[in-house]
Amino acid sequence: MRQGACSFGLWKVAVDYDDMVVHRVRFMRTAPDGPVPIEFTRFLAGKGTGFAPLTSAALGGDGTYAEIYRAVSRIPYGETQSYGEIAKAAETHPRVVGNAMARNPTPLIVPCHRVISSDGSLGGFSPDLEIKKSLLQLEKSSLRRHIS
DNA sequence: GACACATTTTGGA
DNA sequence: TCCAAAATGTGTC
Repeated sequence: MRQGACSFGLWKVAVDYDDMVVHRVRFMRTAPDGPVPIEFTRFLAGKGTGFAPLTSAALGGDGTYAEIYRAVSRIPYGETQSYGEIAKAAETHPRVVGNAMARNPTPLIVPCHRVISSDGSLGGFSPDLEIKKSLLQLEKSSLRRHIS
């Protein structure tokens, strides 16, 4: 198991990973520097649209949470889906989706920032909604630049 | 074992 | 049209 951290705006992204499997991703104010997979630095720089071939430990296994995480990871880069949409895809209920996102062990890999409320508002995010806003903005501007 | 959650939907006033 | 309550699965205390 290797650990590393890189910067994203005012925040540090701490990554616990093992070869191609990411076990945990956390947002922290401060973190010891260390190597992270190139996919992370590329994505956070707006130069990558995904984390392949990296995978998340949360995507494996079975059970409702794994279903939800897989459904969320299917959301295309730069797009968003509501909690209700995810709930339908995972054959569960929106309340459970919210809980799964709150307990998400690997944000970014499982793009929980692309999950928003049904009325178009952002919903919530831990530890700071600002991160969610920044990520969506990053993807949107990066996507637009890619098209043009 | 009870309770807290990053929601959504429906029914009644 | 707006407000209140129910549905529901998992992790923590």
